[in-house]
Amino acid sequence: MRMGQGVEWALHSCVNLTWAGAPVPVTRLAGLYDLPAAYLNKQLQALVRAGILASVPGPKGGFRLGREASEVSLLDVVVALEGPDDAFRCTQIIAKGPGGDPDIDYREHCAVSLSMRQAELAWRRELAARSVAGIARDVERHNPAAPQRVRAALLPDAS
Amino acid sequence: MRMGQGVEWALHSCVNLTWAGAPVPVTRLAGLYDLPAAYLNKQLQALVRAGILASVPGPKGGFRLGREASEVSLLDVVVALEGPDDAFRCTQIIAKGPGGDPDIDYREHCAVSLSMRQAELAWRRELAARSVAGIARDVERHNPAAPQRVRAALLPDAS
DNA sequence: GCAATCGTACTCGGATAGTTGCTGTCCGAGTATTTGAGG
DNA sequence: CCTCAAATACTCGGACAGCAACTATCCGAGTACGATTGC
Repeated sequence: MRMGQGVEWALHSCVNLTWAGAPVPVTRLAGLYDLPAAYLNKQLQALVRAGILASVPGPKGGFRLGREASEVSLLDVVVALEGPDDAFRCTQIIAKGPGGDPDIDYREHCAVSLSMRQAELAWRRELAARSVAGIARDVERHNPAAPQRVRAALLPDAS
Repeated sequence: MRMGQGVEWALHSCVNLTWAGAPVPVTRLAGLYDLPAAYLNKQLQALVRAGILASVPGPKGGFRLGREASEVSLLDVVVALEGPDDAFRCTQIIAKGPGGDPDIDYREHCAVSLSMRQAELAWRRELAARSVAGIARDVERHNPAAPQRVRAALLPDAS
């Protein structure tokens, strides 16, 4: 059960975009960490479709946050990239077992499914409680120079 | 981010083995839900390696629980089949960014990694709190006839 | 000098190959049972 | 009738293909800027 690599890239990019405050081309974002630019672009496209980011075409264009960083939770990013489905997929196999009723929705009645769902719910609750703005604050607290350093790397031609 | 199908099969099989109380061949276990027997066998092998199940070769053989059902948590089963690694893999990309130090272990200092790890920890905590015996109890409470029905299907030649 | 227009360079966006891991299947090693012969 | 041994049938165990998803890459559509030309 592995999560896509793009989630890590997207989260760091969102934090960096929070500090940038202006559209940044994907080439610049990828250059920060030596990432494949085209593939990072693919991930950010999914975030645009989810409304987390907004894209600006043409020169001086790039990606910027689509809404306030405090309104973007980690869960939003994960769902945008990994999809809304739970990791545990209940295929309702007990419907074919002894005493199984094909008309019952076992995703809501099977004890195994309920327990797995409850665990994932706890996971989602933790992710929903943390926002990109909160992550940025934590980094600033431990490393106050980070925002300025990132801005200098993302916007080298800023007067 | 999908969890392997084998987890669902393994959990139901563990509950059924709790009720059986005797070694059951994988053919019988798979027949309950019309599952591919050879593939289910592959999953149960992993549970044997983890000590969750024990295998008995030869006629009258099969799989049985390796320890008390109350001592088998859902987390044990998931870890045995999906591996011990976290779903979110921190590749420490910020070590290559501005202000990054290659000598620092960012899995323990990066704010993104810490938040993701905390969420997974909540997930693991929920899974560790529920045992196979607890699942079996829940099913019995809602459907008291289930254990007898399963025993009849798994041990048809019991005198 | 000013304005309109054409060209250019830069951006995102989706369509296209390569690789890893999950899914499914098969045959071989090992053991308890059973069956037969011999004492 | 009892004992022993060999054959047998049934089990798990690991090794072998098929497929879907993640990873990585490329080229085309669209836009803003800037230079150029005409007024």
